[in-house]
Amino acid sequence: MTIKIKRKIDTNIVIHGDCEDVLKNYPNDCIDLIVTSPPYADARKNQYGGIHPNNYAKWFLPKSEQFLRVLKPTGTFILNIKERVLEGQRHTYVLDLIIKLREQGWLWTEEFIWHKKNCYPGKWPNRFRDSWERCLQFNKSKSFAMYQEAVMVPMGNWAESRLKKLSETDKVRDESKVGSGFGKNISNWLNRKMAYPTNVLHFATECSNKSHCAAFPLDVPEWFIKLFTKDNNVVLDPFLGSGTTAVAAINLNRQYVGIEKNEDYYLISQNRLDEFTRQGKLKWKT
Amino acid sequence: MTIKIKRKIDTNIVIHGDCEDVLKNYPNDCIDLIVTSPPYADARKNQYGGIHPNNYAKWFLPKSEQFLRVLKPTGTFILNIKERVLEGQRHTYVLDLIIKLREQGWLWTEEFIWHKKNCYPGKWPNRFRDSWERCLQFNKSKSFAMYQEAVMVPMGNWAESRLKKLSETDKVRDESKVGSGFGKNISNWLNRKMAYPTNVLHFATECSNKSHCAAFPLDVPEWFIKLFTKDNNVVLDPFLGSGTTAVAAINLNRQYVGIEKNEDYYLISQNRLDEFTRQGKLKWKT
DNA sequence: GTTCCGCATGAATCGATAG
DNA sequence: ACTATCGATTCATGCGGAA
Repeated sequence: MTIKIKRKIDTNIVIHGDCEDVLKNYPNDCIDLIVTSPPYADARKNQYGGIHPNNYAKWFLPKSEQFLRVLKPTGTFILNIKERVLEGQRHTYVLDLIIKLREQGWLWTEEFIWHKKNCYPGKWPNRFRDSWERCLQFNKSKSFAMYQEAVMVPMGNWAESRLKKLSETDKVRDESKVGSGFGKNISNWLNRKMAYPTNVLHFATECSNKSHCAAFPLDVPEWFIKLFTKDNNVVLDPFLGSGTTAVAAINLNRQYVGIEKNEDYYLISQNRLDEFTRQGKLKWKT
Repeated sequence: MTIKIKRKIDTNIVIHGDCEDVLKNYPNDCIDLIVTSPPYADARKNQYGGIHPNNYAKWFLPKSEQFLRVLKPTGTFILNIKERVLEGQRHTYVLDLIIKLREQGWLWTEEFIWHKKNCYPGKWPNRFRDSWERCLQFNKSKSFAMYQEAVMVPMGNWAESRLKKLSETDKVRDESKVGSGFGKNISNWLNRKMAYPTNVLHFATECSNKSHCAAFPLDVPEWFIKLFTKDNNVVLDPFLGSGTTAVAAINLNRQYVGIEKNEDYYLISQNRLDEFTRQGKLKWKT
């Protein structure tokens, strides 16, 4: 079967199929951002056939090859993943995957930490609760789009008092050029109430809705969509799951393309997005 | 030169030398915990000869082979490290090192995240500030010693003091987040007495003292020493630096062995520990 | 004794310029 | 082309002195 490659892709749709196959019919350089939380190794065994950790990179790489092709040169690929414990150890399949993705042509730009403020309870004799996940940032080129202002956070109010009176420190440091001099441009700080965030994200996991307890909460895709796209850009989630990325995209006035292989999840996300549309783009909580 | 291998090792000393050479004269299975923050690749070029990222594992593995030998079967090895940016990318030498340490015989039990609450400032067009480091846990066997109760946080006290000392930044940021904030969790804590921590550690870097500005603050080694050792156990830091691990060990009534190759750092830690002893084991800040 | 406020400084990174 | 140096950017924390 030969499917003609379209120049203009359809957006705001959920596609039922394997992302590798589906994306082969997509043109190059048509996606602004890929945000996804793929099935973790050995997890969701029923739905995805249970990829064994040892085979994870082998399973993933043909798909990421398509991601690399359909992503725009200025685009970004965010991979939310965390290795599990196998026989008392953290498995190295994620590390292996990072190394192989670089060999595939991706730039490994950054590793964000998603700190899960309310992680699952539990107790083990030789291990504490796991309250973080990796959000790996990959790019096609060094000059990718990034809109830092969109994710600024409220700043501590120390700046106000500092600005009341230009401190001697700033002047001295400026003059003496000790180390990495501070206080060069005090004027930049005037009227500033917001600060840039760091590469550690503090989001709580939300599980209020039973039917689709999200793999990641709305906050996570929203944060990355705000940071790496503008209005009307196209966001792809090749492992859509229950549709969280699509909801985040709609909330932020971006276009989405969702792909989901598993029929149950496909139907869930379909329903969720239908319901969402019926409600007229009301803000949706997870 | 042949040095006779002693059965009983000297403790509470700082040794000037390369840890690989020094440890070759140590017997097997004599150390309860190794906590260290080695020189990062390409950092401290003057002191350590500037290990290039590409050669990092090669440089490290002969040393870790000795660590593996001198560590007790129930012991733990904590490696604090973080890769830097090279040509716009995170380098993979740490990932490579983890994989190779496993091949060397170590079990990679856990990866703790040290969230640095006050990270270095700065602004770049394509990157946020780096506010976390890896604390990698390696073991010789699955049945290692772990004293979880030692790092439990009293719920009531913790909540109170946390609330009292809650920084303005935390308040402002948490208030701005509906549902995922601090207030939600407080109610849960009030009903409990003690809580186990997670694998995300929140410590600030302290550098108020100029003369011996520690690579990591006292909090980090203290936390791991409490978690993985008992009174009088032996803690080794093969890259002692300014001596922070030794100070932490003394504070907690553990024995220490510190090794430092660089003469300047060796002298600094010597002075620091001498001064500490003269003061009669008073609690020492950084 | 508290509380408040000013101050120093930190495992940084990027891009331009110079050798 | 490739490396080395330099300037610019910028936020949270704990300490110490002052109120």
